[in-house]
Amino acid sequence: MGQIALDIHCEECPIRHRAVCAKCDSDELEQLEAIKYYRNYEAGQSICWAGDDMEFVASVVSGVASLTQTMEDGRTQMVGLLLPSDFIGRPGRQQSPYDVTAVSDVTLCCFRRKPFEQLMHRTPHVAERLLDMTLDELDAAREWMLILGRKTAREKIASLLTIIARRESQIGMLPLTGQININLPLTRESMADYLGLTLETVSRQISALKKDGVIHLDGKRRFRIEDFQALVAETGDDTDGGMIA
Amino acid sequence: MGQIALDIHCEECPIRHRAVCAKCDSDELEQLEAIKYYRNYEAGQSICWAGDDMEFVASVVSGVASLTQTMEDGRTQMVGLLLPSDFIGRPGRQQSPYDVTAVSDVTLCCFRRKPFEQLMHRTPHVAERLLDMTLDELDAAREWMLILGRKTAREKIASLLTIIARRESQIGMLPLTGQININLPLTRESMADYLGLTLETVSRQISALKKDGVIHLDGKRRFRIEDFQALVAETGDDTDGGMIA
DNA sequence: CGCCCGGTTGACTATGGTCAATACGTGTGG
DNA sequence: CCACACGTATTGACCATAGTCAACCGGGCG
Repeated sequence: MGQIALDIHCEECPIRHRAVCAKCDSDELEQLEAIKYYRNYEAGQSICWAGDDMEFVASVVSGVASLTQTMEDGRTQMVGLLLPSDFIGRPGRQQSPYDVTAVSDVTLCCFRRKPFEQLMHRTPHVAERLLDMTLDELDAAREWMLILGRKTAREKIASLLTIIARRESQIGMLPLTGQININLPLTRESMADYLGLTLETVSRQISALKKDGVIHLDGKRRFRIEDFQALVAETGDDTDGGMIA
Repeated sequence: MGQIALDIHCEECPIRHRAVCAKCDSDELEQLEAIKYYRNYEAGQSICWAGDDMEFVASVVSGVASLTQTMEDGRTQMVGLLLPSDFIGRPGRQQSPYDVTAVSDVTLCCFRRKPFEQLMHRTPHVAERLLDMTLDELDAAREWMLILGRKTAREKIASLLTIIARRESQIGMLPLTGQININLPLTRESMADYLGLTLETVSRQISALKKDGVIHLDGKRRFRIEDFQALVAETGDDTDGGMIA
């Protein structure tokens, strides 16, 4: 369950400027550096089960993880998709209310909970950044509520793809014009769990969008978008770029 | 749009121990007191439209407000139900991405945004409390994602009622046993907007729950629950009280 | 009195779910 | 090298849940 990796120096960390540590000065960074450690998970591995004690909080350094809730009878809903720089865990609470799973191979930058909480009290920059990130996540969750509550299956698929495309372009500093490639390391079933659909419906709607020329597939988990605006038009959202996330 | 009300002293404020100011000592409270002002809205009034500049952030003192998103074609999704002590607005952002509406008559305790943000930098207790509240809201939003994505219409109605019952019992320090009365100042349409249903389906499912003796109505907006566990059983959630919110 | 708003109920429909058969790709073992 | 199995994805036929459209109810207010 996650062996220790070679240490990366914070200064050259790929998520240095987007993660909880984004606002830290070099002094604060040193304090974080002192208590951090890396952990790796293989695709499919569980990082934490709902109800488990979590002895650490962490940032996703690379890979994709998911937060999911499961009902007694097995229905599951994904409630968060954690991409690099996203934060896992909640200061002040030892148990995770969600299953956290590595969707692809994942590297985490972990901090034991207690030292991290103490450090948060001392260094307002960490708390500030965490508040900002949490507010962003809240916005994302609310955008997702609209998708789950009011969008059609086709709109849901299109929305998922645009959201991932936007996040990938942000991280990689790429433009959202011309041909876009989206790497989506989710199975059809995971997409269904995220979108509140069945995997059959996901498959059908992807086929339909493909038939209509809105998207193209390179393999099963790689999407090619020739015309991003055409995809956005399928989401049901305002076309005029006035987006939240 | 909201006349000034008589001032309440923070010390005797009904939400003193649950709102953003909960962790403040008397010194910090004085600083807040200096920049606060009250504002009233009538049921149905808009507090703020999506995209508007918000010159203030605020705590709900009394009444119920809603956050909603609307799509171009008119489909709307409620993404938050703000009860007393809940916080409106986001420090560091001047525009609200959501419509904020007074569902019942509402009193807000407002702070102009700039002074509040400065105060947040000086008084970590406010920032800490806001982080806690935001994390709670994020949990609530994620619980709602499960409801929207995976629950049946009947389960959705039951879930809404249990959530409101839990919040009302928390605020009023009442037990969740014996006969419970729920005041839900929402129209059928607002419930539908919250639950991702149509108002007809809401009406039908409420009728069905009533016919089955799970709930009783005192008028249209007042529910009486004889057996809370029976209602919880209709939500599809774990029965064993291991709840998140 | 009559209108309007919110709510209920009914008949019909459509979207997406269920169940099942089939395809595809990759790794394993004969 | 091929055969097979397993996990993942696609597609089809049928069905159920919730949406649509419409009629009607009842209370409050001008």
